[in-house]
Amino acid sequence: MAKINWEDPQVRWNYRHTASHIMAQAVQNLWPGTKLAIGPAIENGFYYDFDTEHKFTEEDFLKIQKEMKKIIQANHKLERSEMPREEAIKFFEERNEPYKVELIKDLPEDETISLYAHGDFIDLCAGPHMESTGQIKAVKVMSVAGAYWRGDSNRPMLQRLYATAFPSQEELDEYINRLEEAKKRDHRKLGKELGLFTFRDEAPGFPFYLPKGMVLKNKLIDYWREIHKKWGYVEISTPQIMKRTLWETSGHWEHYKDNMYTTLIDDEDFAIKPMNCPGSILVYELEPRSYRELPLRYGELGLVHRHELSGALHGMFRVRCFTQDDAHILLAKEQIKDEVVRIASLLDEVYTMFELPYSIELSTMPEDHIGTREDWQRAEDALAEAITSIGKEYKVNPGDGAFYGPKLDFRVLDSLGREWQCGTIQLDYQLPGRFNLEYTGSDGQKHTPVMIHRVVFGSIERFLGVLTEHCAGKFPLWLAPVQVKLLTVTEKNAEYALRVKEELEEAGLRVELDDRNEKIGFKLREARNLRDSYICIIGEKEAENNTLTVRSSKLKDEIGEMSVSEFKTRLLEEIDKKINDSIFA
RNA sequence: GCUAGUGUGGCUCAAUGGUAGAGCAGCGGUAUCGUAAACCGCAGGUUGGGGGUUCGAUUCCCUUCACUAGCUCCA
Repeated sequence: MAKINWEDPQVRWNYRHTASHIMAQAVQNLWPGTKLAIGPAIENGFYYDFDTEHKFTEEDFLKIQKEMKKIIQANHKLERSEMPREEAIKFFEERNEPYKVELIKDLPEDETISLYAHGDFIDLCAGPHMESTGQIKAVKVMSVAGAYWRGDSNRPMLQRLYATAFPSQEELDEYINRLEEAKKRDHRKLGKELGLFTFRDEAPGFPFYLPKGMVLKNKLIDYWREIHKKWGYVEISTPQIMKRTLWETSGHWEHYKDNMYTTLIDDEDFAIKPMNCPGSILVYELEPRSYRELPLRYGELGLVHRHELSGALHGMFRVRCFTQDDAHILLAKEQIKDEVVRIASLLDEVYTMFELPYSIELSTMPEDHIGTREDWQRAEDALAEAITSIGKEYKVNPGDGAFYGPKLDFRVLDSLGREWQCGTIQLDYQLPGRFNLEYTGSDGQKHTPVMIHRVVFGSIERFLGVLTEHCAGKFPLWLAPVQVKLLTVTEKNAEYALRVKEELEEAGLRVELDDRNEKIGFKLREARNLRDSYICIIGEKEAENNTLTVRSSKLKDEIGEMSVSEFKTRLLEEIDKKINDSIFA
């Protein structure tokens, strides 16, 4: 038996796919009559969807693992076979596997129907697989959750068992360990521990920013303003609540009503804005526009409210009210390509600065769309070209665009490897038309502009959540709520410490002084747990030499003793350059 | 919203069908101390809310709220 090459993604995929077949068999052995749905390999593991009366609990996991071990030890060969379509349907009907029958019926007529068998287990499967079940070494059932058959919320909900498999117990243990470590940087946990943001039962899905979180938010916004000025945007702010009639014109009332909070003012229907676009449009509409003004870039830090389903809420990643770092750009069709390149460059500049790895997805024309195929094609090409021009790659999501235009999504990972959409660039051919927007071209004729909706952070909330996990609470100095924490060794040093604090604060640094009557080890531990950027020890020696003994939460070792003025200069440089690591590294 | 699970003082956790216990944090003292938790004492909870079963519920049941994982949907 050839040694497996675990580094090869295809091998990992086959390995876990085979493990998923083994799990399916184990479950059917333990709970006969269980119907099988699908069981693919996924990032870091695999799952299988089951339909059974039995409700899986965590106690079942060990039982299933034991049963899987038996199948592994039997070292069955995996054997591929093919079946004509009708025969395959009959075969699975006889075995009482309605989900498999449905899958086969949905396969194209000319598709080869293949099955994989090991021992007395057989499953509809395109493969490929490992050679034998004995090659699977370490398996672990991780969790159980509901999942709709074929991802359709109108269809029955099945039970999905998530599991993983590794070539050795050590690698499995290491993976479990990594998960534990990742959980420690969960932004919900850190948000509370570091005093950044939190939630209360009284307001599900509506975040509270605590004083330190407010520093983060404000600094992020300062940066946003700076960079948008540089890229030619103007900033506006539009009302929180506007008349229902406006939302009817924009189409939101029809398409988005269930997510909108509404209110009554003087017996008239109003809605709290779930999106900022209509506000921008009303600003554009204020006066006749000329081609000379285009592209007109309206930036808006818009606070929006959306009624998200309760089960969808997820810390700062998914909330019911959030600030979008929005912009609506009105421009002529001919300008689309250049403008999209510009936006993609802006996005890349920001993500690169934060060292956030991201992936890009291009969502194309859905079946239900408005506008001509030619317009769509041109728009999709413009988006694709923009990405290529900044040297990035993208994945296509066919038919996944909004009904009014195609879009590019910028996706970032959280600490557990879940993807969250942050930035997005959406082309919109519809809204300007609905509002009869126009501009006068160089030809003296009236034209309808195109609108681009785009966000860079996505939302301040989601971005801060992602950032918190990305840097495990050790924020870049320019964002850090506490840039310097001063710790006195004894009460005798308090006076000097206070002078240092004032000097650093005068330079604009965010400084906290801990002169409590506690041991230095105690105060240091606390400061480190709070991820305060630079922690300075102040004792006799320092007071005498007019120095500080410096450590950084980003570096393991002590940085050493230095003069207050040098420390100050270095920190100001680190802030100015917006670097992510310590300047002393 | 759906499926499953969880809910005990600010935090982390314990306990039991007989009306809750610890550590940390807090407060009051003592120690003035050099790099990840000094010591002593005090105070703090109608066990998420409501209802039911029971002589008795935090424990069992129902319901509701919130959270967690996933599905669906999305910034």
